[in-house]
Amino acid sequence: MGHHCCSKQKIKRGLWSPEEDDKLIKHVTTYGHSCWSSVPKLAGLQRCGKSCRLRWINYLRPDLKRGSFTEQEERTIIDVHRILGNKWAQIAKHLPGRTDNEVKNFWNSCIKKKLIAQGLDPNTHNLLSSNKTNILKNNINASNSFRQETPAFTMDTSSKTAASDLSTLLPCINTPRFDHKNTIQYTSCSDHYQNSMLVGTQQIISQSDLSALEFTNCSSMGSSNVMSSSGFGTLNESCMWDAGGIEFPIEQQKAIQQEIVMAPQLQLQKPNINESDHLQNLAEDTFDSASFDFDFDSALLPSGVYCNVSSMDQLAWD
DNA sequence: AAAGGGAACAACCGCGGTTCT
DNA sequence: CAGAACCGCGGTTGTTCCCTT
Repeated sequence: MGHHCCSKQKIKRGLWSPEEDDKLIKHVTTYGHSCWSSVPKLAGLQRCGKSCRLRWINYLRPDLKRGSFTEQEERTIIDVHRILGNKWAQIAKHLPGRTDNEVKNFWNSCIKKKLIAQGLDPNTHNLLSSNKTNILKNNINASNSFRQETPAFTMDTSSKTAASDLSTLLPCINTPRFDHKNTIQYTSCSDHYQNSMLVGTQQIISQSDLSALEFTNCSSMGSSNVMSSSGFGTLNESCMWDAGGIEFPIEQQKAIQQEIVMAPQLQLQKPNINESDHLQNLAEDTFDSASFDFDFDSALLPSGVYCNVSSMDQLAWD
């Protein structure tokens, strides 16, 4: 079955030959591709326009970076995926020279398995139940070489309800697990938290206490970092964007924050009327369009205080 | 050396959104 | 304004390569 756009034509399918590649390259570099549907005819190819477009975008474009993904690229994919989900084209925009198809294939063939091996749900980036993890691990024949899951965050609590809500207040850490002493353990979603031990300095007694949580980074890095409410990276003392030692360029930070605004999974319910002026304005500006402008300044303070809202009820996540 | 299986990668398919007529 | 054509995206399938037995 051919593409609907060119079902009348006799088209070739399957892998591209070097001769076909040459024809396409010559045509596109000479005449451009203002209309893909006319490219096959003009270039002398027995392919449909859609196939030509795909071949050019995913393989022949001169600005493509070939070769395996670097660790930094892998971390970027994981971090942006946690925020945006399977928006491969959006994710690929943060990786110069990489295509959405390439990112998608890399995710499905490599990263997904690594996350599962670490006990993380590749869709939600939350912890999998041990049962589900084993099922998934068995399914993919997880390699022993995958890194072991390392708890990145521990906290004592007497309130399981409040602690459960913590994972929604702080999307960057996963669904907590409880032991028999009511101690919860969080594991970070991303590799770059794996070596950090983050300890809550305040015992959670009720939901309202969550708002005043302070976190101290006790990692070997030595800096005092704050968990990012965006679920992406951390802020250091000078409020610089930090993703586990990788400083994202300012433009990239802005671009990602822009996407956070658009990310449907970060929609919020409208806060109460007595919120701070800033939050109130944000809500008024954004609630009608059902998306919340996630403002880092209002949620993260340089002093290390996580959030300035006074009640969980006022900050109900969707 | 050959067969089998898995991983990685390339390409296709269908759908939704946008633009054109 | 409606339908057709086109484009872009995400999911899925097919192909090739490489490692193990």
